[in-house]
Amino acid sequence: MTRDTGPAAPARPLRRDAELNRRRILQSAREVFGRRGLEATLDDIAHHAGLGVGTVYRRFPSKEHLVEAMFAERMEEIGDLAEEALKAEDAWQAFVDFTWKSIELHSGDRGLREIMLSNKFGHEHVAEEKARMVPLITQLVERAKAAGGLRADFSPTDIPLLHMMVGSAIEFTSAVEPDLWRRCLAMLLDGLRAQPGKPSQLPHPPLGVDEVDEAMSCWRP
Amino acid sequence: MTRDTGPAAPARPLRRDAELNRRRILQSAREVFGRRGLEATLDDIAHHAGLGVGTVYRRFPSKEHLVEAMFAERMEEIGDLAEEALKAEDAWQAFVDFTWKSIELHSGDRGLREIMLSNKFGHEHVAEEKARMVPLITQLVERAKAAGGLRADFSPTDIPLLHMMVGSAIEFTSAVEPDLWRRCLAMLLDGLRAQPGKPSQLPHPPLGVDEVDEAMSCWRP
DNA sequence: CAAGAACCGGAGATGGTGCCTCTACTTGGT
DNA sequence: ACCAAGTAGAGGCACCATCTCCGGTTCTTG
Repeated sequence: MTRDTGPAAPARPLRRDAELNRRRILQSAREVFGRRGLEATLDDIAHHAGLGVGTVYRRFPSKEHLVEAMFAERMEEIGDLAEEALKAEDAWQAFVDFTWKSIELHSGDRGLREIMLSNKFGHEHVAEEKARMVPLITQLVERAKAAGGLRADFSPTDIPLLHMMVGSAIEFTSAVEPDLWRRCLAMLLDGLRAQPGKPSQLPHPPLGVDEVDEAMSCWRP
Repeated sequence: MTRDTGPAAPARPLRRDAELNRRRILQSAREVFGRRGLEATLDDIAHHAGLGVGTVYRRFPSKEHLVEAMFAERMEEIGDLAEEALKAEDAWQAFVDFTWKSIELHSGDRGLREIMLSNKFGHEHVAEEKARMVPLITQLVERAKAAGGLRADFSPTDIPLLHMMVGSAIEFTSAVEPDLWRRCLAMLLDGLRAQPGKPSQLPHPPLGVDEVDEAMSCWRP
């Protein structure tokens, strides 16, 4: 992966140590934004990478730029997921799989969730990627409805809501039982079927009362 | 409603104007916390009441105290709702009604949502009220399961999750379509039935694509 | 109708936070 | 061995929320 400093600017490559640190920063940003969300400080990210803040600012002009650089690729992953899902045969199963996989991607990355559901962060690239996903998701939903799997009154615009809802469950329980969202999503999906049979088996046991309490203590609005 | 300044402190009543302002503050707090959540400033509340900050601090020693005073009664309302629901005949219907009503109460009041799901705000009274609700909700859930309406793998501890999820939908869309949460909750409830029939009719039309965009622009993580 | 206690207003003290800059020092590359 | 490139991290700056303080106002009581 060669670095480009702008359009048609093949400037001299970074010094070896600089390039190494650049990667360290990206990696650290991934971890810290993932765990603490976009509110994390560049200071935090720098220290978590074992570097000084100055080093980060030398490489990325601002927090915005770092965020943009970080999440471009992850957003692409989700778009690709949708594209792939459109090729599957069983339309309902494709919808379900896409939902599970895309939320799986979110689940470990609070920053990604925030960037997906708010317009206040990324700029060009992020917006583009979001735009690309709209028709894909629309198709996915319409196909699943046409096939009789997905309830007819579901709308593609319900997808962000669904992500929002499961996202909040992730946030609420992440400190206590990071996989509990699977339980929530399973129930939600049961409610989306056009011809529901028996309730599906839940992939995760419920919280205990003490865990609820702990979750409430960790969670901040 | 006579004011008490502490345990066994029948001190002289407030001056008339002071008492009036005290009410103004409470009312203003209700509105501002409701709209902006507990992060709202006491300055905001004071100005929205047409008063100076000093006046507020004269009456309530700290923000915490004001919050506690504000939400005690509202929490009680929810507890009462559960108590009432336990008297109903049809256990599943009682569960459904309780859920709709309690979230209805939440829906217009962001502060209430935050206080219910986080332990970081209220103190004694709020905690008591929460504790009172645990057995009530447990009964409500167990009854609905025993009656064969609610899926058997549902747990009372899923209730806060449910509130969390719908709460996030409320927050996400409140600026755009404040009643959209009804749509979400309806789908969720469809997923909670032990013997689902056809999907229920959704009580609210979906968002438009432009509305999704607007919601994303207003929402902040 | 005074007199004085109770009350009001809101500027600003205090403490905290995050973004980013600046410079003396270190390191890699030739 | 030299110096351009890179680094560390203290601190500047701007912002924000809580709460205090006191000169001025308003209510109540004798």
